[in-house]
Amino acid sequence: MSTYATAGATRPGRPRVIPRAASAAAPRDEILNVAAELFVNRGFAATSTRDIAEKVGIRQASLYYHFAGKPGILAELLELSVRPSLEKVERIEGECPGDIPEAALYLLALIDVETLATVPHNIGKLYRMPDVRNSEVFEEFEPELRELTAAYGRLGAAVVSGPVAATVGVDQLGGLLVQAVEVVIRIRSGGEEITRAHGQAIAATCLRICGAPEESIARSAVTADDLLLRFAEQRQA
Amino acid sequence: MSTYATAGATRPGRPRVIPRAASAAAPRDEILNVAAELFVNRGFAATSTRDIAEKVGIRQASLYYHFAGKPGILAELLELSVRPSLEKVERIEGECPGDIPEAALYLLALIDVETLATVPHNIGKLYRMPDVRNSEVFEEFEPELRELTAAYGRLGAAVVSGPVAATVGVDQLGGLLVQAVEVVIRIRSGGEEITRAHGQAIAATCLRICGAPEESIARSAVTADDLLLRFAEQRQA
DNA sequence: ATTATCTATAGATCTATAGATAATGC
DNA sequence: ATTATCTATAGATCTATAGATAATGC
Repeated sequence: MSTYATAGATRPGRPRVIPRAASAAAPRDEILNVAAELFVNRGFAATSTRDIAEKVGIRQASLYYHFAGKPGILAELLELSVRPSLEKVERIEGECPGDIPEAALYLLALIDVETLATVPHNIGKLYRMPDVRNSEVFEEFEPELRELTAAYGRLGAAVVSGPVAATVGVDQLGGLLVQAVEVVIRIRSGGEEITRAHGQAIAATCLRICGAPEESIARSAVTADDLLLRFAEQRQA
Repeated sequence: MSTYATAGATRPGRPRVIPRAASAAAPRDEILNVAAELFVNRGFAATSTRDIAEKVGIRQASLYYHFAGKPGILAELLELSVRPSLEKVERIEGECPGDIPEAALYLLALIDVETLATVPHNIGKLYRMPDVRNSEVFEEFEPELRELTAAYGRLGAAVVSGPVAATVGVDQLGGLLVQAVEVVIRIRSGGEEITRAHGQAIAATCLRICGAPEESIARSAVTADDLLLRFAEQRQA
């Protein structure tokens, strides 16, 4: 979204009837940003292309130069909200030593909480909305969502203790863990700021759901912190 | 909804173009039932009056004989989803001896879970949907929702232990407890059946949120079960 | 007479396309 | 020439009202 987008400056094209601020982001990003806010706060179906255009400060028809209508915008927003989580889960599964699944799960939860906490306008809410789930573009993302849940399930299954394994199936487990992590979405929409403490509490909850004993949770918290540093370094490199 | 509504039989009025089943509920209830399902599963804004009418088996215009359009239907559904909880919280606050707030809170959670579990089509979801929250009729229900949260806050505050009181304000507490209880909505929409065990787990969670010690939770569970029986008896009388 | 439906339709959106226009950049 | 906007508008909904009609019930 507000990545270092080709900023305001003067650019080709007919000027807007309401002049754009010199500080404005690239038009595409302006639209995505406004649409994200409206979709989340008013609902997808309840937001018209006119609403979006008005708030951006352009004419309704001008949207279609940048996007294939509301569905096109939604598709991009959904992508923005799943992709980062998916990339991280792949890295964690690939690079974490298999002998410490607790720490891997803890780390994943920690990172995912952070992603959901920083994604613009709490767009993690989108795939909970029924009008979004019924939209055509959603179908494309369902596999990605399933893959995310499946990854949580795999990591969780490696942690799970006897009594838990007896009660909760592997399929269910992924869902439970994702749910636990998505509490951040709720907390955010309550207006609360997400802190490191939130992340740790949620990550710990994930381990408890798998039936991990408390000592193991404490250990994983430390290990995950180490791993987190390594991850951050690799990012910069 | 499907209360023992004046059933099918023959009734005055021009016949429907698609004849109604002899077993059908009263027309008002047929409409409420269909609308509840569509609002919850497709979204409020995404459902048109035509969609509702079609599924009921009447013409779009005929809806207006029974309701003041979509907002009118929504108003009634919101009422149906808050009213029962509100009535119960009043009774519990009025009749529970003030010296056992733990049991009272436990009982409230237990009863509320049951209400949310049995309300038709999981309509507890409605007031989480942004298009519903922005509708005009929602404003009327916001006070009722606040009252419900406030009641949870009062009961919770009577339970709360020192360390929790230091961290979480009374205002927040109500919200936290309501959130905890509303997990049933999520569980239901995951397709899972709600059991007594769910209710007990959630009620216990509420006490833990208040910082109640485990012995007190176990005791409250027993006491609440007694109270529950008394409540059920009074209902029948 | 009353009730519950119907048919028909006006008026208000809302989406999406066609074609014009005003900038920049070469 | 390319880009990003504009204006204008057709066609598709969608809501809500007016007035007709086909039952039952007295």
